[in-house]
Amino acid sequence: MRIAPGPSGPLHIGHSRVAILNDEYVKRYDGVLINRLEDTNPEKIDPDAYDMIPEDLEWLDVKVHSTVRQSERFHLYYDTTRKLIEMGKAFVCICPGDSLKDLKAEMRGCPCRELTVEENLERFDRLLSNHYSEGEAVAVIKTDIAHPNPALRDFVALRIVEHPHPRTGDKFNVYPMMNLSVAVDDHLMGMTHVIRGKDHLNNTHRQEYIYDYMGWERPRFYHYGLVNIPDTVLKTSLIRQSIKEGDYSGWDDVRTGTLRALQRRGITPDAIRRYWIEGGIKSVDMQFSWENLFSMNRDVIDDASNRYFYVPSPQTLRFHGIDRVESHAPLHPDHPERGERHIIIREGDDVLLSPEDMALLQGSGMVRLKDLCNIELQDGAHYAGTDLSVLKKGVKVVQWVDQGSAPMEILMPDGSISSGRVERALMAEKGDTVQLERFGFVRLHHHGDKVSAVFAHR
RNA sequence: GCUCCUGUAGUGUAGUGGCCAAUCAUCUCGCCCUUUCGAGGCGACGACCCGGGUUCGAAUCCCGGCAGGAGCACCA
Repeated sequence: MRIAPGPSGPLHIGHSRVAILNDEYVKRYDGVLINRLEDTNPEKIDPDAYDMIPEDLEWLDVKVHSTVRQSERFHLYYDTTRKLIEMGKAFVCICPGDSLKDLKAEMRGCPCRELTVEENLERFDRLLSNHYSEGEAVAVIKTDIAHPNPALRDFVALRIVEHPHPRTGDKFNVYPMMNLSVAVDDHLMGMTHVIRGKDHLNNTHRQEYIYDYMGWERPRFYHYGLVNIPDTVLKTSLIRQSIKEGDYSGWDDVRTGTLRALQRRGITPDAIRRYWIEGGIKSVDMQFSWENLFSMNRDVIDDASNRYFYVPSPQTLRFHGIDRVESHAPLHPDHPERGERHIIIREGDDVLLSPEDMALLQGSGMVRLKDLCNIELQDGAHYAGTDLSVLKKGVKVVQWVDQGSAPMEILMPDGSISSGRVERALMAEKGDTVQLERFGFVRLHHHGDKVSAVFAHR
């Protein structure tokens, strides 16, 4: 099986579907997966993508057995085209511009279509020897010019592009169209099964003409339904533009749907895999749900994510009413063996609350500082015992930090920053993701002795 | 316009003629547990696009509507 990305940029969540589905079948049936970089349009190649795509696949835990670049296989596409011309199944068209298109709509072939094999072979040789320039000549595969489906009437196989290729420079100027190169490669690489999106349905039919002309055995084709991914910037060209303008920080900007962005946010490959496997390969169009993906991710990371308190936009209260009080909170409520966070608050220390929780305290007069004690609003925070039964009477539990807490900035999915303070203990956290209680799961990023975070989901 | 694909709860899925007054997950809402609005437990809400036909029996097969999507490129 294979995945066949065009190297125009890094992979995004949409690309991950075809990668995971193919990978999953290969793993289940002990097959072979080829990553075939379809770099046959020099105008749409980002040289960096040659490295980014394999990196993205590796992160996704997609096992690629070998990687090939179509730009190294042009001779194969030329050979097959020559054979098709010899069989009278292809021709070289030198009609101007749109006439081929117009004639197709009228179910009529262009004059070149009726040329003899010898004349076409002559033209083909001229095509390959720089006789024509861009737009002057194309090699066309004959199908049925009167096919009821206009999408299947004669299609272009080779065309001239005068644009340097990042890998082959100006060595070639005759480039294959995907239907030619895909059919040739899928056959030569021994594809038994092809899974791809429904948008390729007509391409499959076009490629089947080549299979049948050449007497090749067709692979089994499967076309999954299209997916609509809402509220997400996926288009590579738009992202590139925004990066260039300095609006996005890079390919991993959290406002985009690239795999790099999801990785940065702490969305796991496991969750992405589960999501696409649940969707399956049936050809019904689907609506992508971030909610469902986040739910799966929560399921994956919850157990490993230790708990900490985070207080956004902290407001200070002076604590008094008792000499000292200690808090003992587990790093993870389901895993007491991991240890606990331990803080001592003394008379005169500061405790910090979020504006919302401060309002709660002002409104009700009392809150529970989680894992510490109750406080009343009375010239600051006045110790009010440790009796938990007040919770039954409606006293709310809130997160808090002490004066020894560390400043923290959290990058939110909309690109904004939530700044506040976290427990000092988080600075020693070794895990990748943590749950800031009542705030959400975040991925930690360590730089030196500083820590920042990127919001994943609630 | 032409051609093709597809229609199960808000979302995603199971279901291939009787075990379906339809599965599971998510979302939303209750309750229990919990010093988190997390996790766990219990419960509620909520769907077979419509109309014909075949059949003793249809979500499942057939036909016709309707709806959504894709393609009709010298992009992939």
